[in-house]
Amino acid sequence: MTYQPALELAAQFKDELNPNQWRAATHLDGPMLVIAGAGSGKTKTLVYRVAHLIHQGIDPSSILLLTFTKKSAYDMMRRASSIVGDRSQQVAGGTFHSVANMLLRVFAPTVGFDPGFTILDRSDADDLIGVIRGNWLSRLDVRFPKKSTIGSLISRAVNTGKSLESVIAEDSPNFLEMASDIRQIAIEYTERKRTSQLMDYDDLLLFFREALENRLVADQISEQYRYMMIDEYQDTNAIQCDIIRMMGRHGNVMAVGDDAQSIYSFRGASIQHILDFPTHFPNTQVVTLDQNYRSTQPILDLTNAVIGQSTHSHYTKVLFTNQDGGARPVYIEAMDERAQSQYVKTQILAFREEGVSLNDMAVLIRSGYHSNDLEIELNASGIPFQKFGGFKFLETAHIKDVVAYLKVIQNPSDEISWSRVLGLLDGVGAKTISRIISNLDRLRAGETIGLHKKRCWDGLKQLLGVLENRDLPAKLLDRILAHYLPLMTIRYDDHHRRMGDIESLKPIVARFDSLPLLLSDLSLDPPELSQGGVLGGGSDDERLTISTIHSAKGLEWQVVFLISMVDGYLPSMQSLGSDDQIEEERRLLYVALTRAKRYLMILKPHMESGGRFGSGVALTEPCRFLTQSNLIAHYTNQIVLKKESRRHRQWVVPGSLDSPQPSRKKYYF
DNA sequence: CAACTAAATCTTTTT
DNA sequence: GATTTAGTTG
Repeated sequence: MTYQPALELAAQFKDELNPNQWRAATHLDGPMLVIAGAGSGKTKTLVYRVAHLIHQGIDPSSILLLTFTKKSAYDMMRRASSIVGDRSQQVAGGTFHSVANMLLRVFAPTVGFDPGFTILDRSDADDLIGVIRGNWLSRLDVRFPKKSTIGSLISRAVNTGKSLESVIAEDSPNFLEMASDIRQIAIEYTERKRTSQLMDYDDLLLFFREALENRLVADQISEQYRYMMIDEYQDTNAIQCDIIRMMGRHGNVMAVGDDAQSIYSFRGASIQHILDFPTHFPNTQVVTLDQNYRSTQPILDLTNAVIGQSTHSHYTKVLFTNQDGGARPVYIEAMDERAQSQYVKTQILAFREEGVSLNDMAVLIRSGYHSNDLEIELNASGIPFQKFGGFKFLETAHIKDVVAYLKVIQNPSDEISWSRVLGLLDGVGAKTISRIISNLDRLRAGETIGLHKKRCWDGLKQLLGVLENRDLPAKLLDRILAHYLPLMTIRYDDHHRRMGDIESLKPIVARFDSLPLLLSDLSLDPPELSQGGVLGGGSDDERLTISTIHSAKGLEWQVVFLISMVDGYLPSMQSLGSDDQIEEERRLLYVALTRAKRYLMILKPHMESGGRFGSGVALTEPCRFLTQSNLIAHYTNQIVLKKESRRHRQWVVPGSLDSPQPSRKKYYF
């Protein structure tokens, strides 16, 4: 990549950016807040700013880019390097968690941790809580919240800065009488993490903030990162906000966000932080980006109307576009989930025949399981898809098993991984596990601690041999698999399918030559589990995307299907408690709708009482944010699917595709 | 003490 | 449907 002369580059900037984008991209020193509506070229602006800073002679390694996902950090860096060359590779970037991790690997001793600490993902954390909870439960005979519930209560308390008691009161008042027991579990959880050198996701932020309270640490870090940019600022929580303020005392902080897209309050995020930014950083300049480059006007009309009804929007902006024409969004009522899936499948095939790649289509859902029915349908029709959100590759039992061996090698005091690994041996249960863990040193020294005549003895000796070694991750994995694969074959009936996952883990592990790096990368940026049938014949990399709305944030597709838009799914049942939560669900709908570039289809199935909800409540009403002020009638074309139309396969095709469709029998079986 | 079976309960979103 | 608890067997 060749560098362009400064003048030429500036001219190119001015050509490709609108005046407000230009103002933000060429901003140099001092705090700036960019309020960027959906699809307003926010990423492009950030990329150009990076390029501009580097061009002004700023050392790339003094630029820190905090983004919401690692993927978007890479994305921006890649785009910046096409403008300004390889120097942009030196820009530091990542999520709050990954940056905290990176710096804690250096500064952990400041907060009393070993730099080789292990990161607990959510289910590891729950396992640890489960152990502690088990100890408590024997002394209790009341119904007690399960480990994952306790885990989220603790996490919520940490992230919102509220007391555990008040979180319980808001979240699950039915457990209020057990509050002091839960508190005791939380305290023990914190202690156990420290003695075992474990940090959960929250700890990464918490201890990073604590480290920054040390003047010497803060000085070095803010001196290193002279220019900071934070994307998705509306989703920062109080801890992250503190971190920004401590790291950014030089004031060269640019925050980018959209209060209308704040959807992470369950993680302690509050739009108050973006509203307070000008207070935290005096003399902040505010720039608003409100020209939309993504969607057609009919789609924007609907999204503007949806967010316009929000009572909580502060930086009000009505998005507009210069693009003409476009199809209105389509609202489809289906008899049931089955009919919904059928319709989506048929439409996908129709679009594909029109030349739209599966890569340009997405199905968005509020919760992971909302696509269960559709996934079955897609599998049956051989339409390949990739699902984001829901459970992850790393969370499947067999992958967690393998990673646990690696974690034990990295951090021998990680008791959770020890118990996972030991529990895999035949004849080893809870009692034996705790006996082994408390006598590890003696065992390693060659003592038998009275276990030599148990049936697990041989396996245990073999295990210890495997874990002795320090080697390249790839070699370690080979050794581990030699020990683990026989155990896996016995344990899981479907070990053939699981074997495939193990195989796909190998190349990932081979990319790393350092075990600590491998492990923190796996926890902070877990590879997504892709699934779905393979389209017959020359299968390219073409895949439909199914994604939760949360995971779809920041992305866009030509065609978007928003399914299961019944009141109770969105807004979700659990959110109906408070006005604030309901407003967040409205913003969630807004985020979903603004992902669509050209075609937007909203589906509402009729959910009969046969649904998963125990009380037998039928969910029949459309999403309340769409019925309010009759938005459906005003901004969409409506289709009601009748049984007959399904039988005869006479589909009504929206937009430019409304010519009669030929039957597509070849795809049905 | 480990492993299995049966009944009971609650079901969002993510780093 | 998964997770959890109690009760049973080997």
